[in-house]
Amino acid sequence: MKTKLDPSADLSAQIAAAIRDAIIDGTLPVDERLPSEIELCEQFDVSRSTVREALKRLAAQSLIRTQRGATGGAFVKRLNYADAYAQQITTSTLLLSMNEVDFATACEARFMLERACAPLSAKRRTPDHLATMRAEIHRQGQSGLSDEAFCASDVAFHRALVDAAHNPVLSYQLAGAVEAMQPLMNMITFTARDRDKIIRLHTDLANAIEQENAVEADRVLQTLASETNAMADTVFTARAGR
Amino acid sequence: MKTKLDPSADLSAQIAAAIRDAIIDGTLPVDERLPSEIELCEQFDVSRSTVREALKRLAAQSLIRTQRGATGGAFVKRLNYADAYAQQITTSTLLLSMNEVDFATACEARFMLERACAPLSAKRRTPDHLATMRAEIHRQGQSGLSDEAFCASDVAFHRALVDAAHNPVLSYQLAGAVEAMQPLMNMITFTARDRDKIIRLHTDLANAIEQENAVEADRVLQTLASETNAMADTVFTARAGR
DNA sequence: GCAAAATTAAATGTCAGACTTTTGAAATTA
DNA sequence: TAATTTCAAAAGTCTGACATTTAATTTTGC
Repeated sequence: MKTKLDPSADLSAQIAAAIRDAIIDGTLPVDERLPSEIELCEQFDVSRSTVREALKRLAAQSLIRTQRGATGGAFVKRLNYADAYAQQITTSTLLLSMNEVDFATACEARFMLERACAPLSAKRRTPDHLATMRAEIHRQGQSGLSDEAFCASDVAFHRALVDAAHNPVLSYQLAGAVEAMQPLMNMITFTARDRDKIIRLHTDLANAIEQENAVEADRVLQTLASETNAMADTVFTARAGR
Repeated sequence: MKTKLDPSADLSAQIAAAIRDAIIDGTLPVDERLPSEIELCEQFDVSRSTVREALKRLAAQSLIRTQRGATGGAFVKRLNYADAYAQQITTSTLLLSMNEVDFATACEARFMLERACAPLSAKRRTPDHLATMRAEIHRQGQSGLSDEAFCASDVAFHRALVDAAHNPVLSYQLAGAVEAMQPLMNMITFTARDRDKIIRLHTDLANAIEQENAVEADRVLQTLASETNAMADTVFTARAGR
């Protein structure tokens, strides 16, 4: 069965698109073996290089995995959360850094999403998630902590908050929003006073979650959002003034 | 400057990773031209096919674009929202369909995120977004509409709601959540009574947004969430019973 | 007959080289 | 000066070869 391609456009992209569509609509189920490279050459009437370029495109999107050897080939890959996270974070990070998304917009999106998560986290949090949150709060209070380390701990704290909702789809969606903010946050130098304020709010938040108090958690997150914006404002206007 | 690779692992993946890292950390800025394929061959000490496979991987992630001709080459691409949307939707769709995420989990994530958006939409909605929402509601009421078309209109309605928040980062994040639900929604056959109920709730929601009433919008979204779950439950238990 | 070892075959991974097409720039010409 | 032609650089494609990996098959040794 020969499949026709538009010879004037990128062949490997067309082949990749055809296979991708088949995967998305379920024609090619998980773990199904694709035809061998040689068979694909014949099916699309192109050379092996072109087929291979198409397969590499699919591999880059974690849609297939390949095995060498006698029974090897390209197989439809079950997309796992780890791969999906990684892709989301790359995309979100680049979207923010390349498009000059201003800090306020990114910050707003992030905290609105977290506020969506908080009621569920308050209801479903386990001792494990609370322990992680407390541990990160403790780390944030250590003296001599670099700004990068402080931001990284901040991300870990918020991820624990999100994961406490026990909804993997929510966790996946928010991973991008929270992690992608990190490079922007890293541009801020936090004063000791700023850190104290954040740590206090984190403590309030952890307490609210522990007490299953969704209303209080929402209030704290709102405060945290406006405080973060204020700190960023101070830093950025100071820099613009120089 | 020769860059060393691990010869035992996938060469094109390593080259792609090296270039991707340079793009993410800003070493290669937007619109910068990468070395030509031949130059990359020399830099990494591999053949042209291998370099090309690496470049196709990057192209699949919308990290580069290529131009033919005398002044052509591979250029770092500014990631735009459209490309980011498309990737997000593909990833989210596969994540849901391949991992047997149950309807309730996906539904919960989607409506929690929408509820996060609604207060902003109520505050910032323009006549344009309201018109789109009304138009989709009208379409949903037409007789003879297929289930697929009804679902597609549902997606369009909710996207208008999200876009009304005027936060492109939020829109991007939610595009995946809303669109990825569509295949799951398509598994449901809506009765005429179900459709009526949904249309009434959509109307309530549009009214609440028009009146800038965030509290009412949130109430309607909660109702819509539980109604959707109930409908899915009915359908799925009926099927399991057969 | 059975287990270990060698062989084979099928598949992906890599390389080298040729040719095609596109496209901007440079050289030429009217 | 403007239009045309030529040229060169770069990506796109094709062909054929060889390397490597891996599982199945066959052979060998006991």
